[in-house]
Amino acid sequence: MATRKKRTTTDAVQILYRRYYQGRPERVRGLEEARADDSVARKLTALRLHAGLTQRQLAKLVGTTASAICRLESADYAGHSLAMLNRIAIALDQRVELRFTPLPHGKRLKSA
Amino acid sequence: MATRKKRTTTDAVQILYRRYYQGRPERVRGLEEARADDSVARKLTALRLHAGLTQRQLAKLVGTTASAICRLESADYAGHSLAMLNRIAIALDQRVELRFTPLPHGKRLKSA
DNA sequence: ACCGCTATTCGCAAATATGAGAATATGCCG
DNA sequence: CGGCATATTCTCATATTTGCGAATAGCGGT
Repeated sequence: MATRKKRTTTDAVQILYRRYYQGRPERVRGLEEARADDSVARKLTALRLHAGLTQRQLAKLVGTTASAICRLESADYAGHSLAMLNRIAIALDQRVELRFTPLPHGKRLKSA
Repeated sequence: MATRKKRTTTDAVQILYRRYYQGRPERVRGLEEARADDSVARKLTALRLHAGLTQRQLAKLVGTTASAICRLESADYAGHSLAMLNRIAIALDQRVELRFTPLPHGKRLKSA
């Protein structure tokens, strides 16, 4: 890779990628393994950026629109459906894994 | 615990538990750690039974009805929402963990 | 057989997510 | 500055899930 090949559509995406991950090892680390205990929104954003896609591009792959993707990636959004998450995962060659883990004894709801 | 104390409401639940797990070590194992790569429906059923609850009891904890729980535990149901899964998890003193794992190179959608 | 409890399934109203397009920011680069 | 691409937010119609009650079926014990 010598003379800045051809400026493809991923150009702007790389800008975004640099803007977020350039020189932030801990962020990159949390990206490589998408298994951080992060919020769903952040997981989705990380997944998309890691794939080098814009919201619009991912939307086309998933079969929806950019605004929908934006909604899902919004932090204050809790209305995700497994169906949609699966569609996104498939479009990104991933699998959705769901796991229930017991809560530490400190913050239980009731003793029983 | 000597003389079969008092026959509480959990009596019938224990029957169900026996019916499903009696003498099936692998099922019990998959129950202890709820982290098997099972379908969501089976995970929910296992979680509920492990907590020693009927669908009705769980429904009351969650704030819904038994039929709704039954729907969620039905195998041919793919309309789960993270909101509902979280409600159930909280009622059962659990946490929902979502993870995206890359698909093996064999069964990709497209090369890019 | 009956009774009690469970699970499953049906129907419908209400709440919510999605699909879609347009309008408004924000940031980057020439 | 002026394009250009992105991300975000808004509004609407449609699709889907949820809430709830009732009706049915299955199973176990008396």
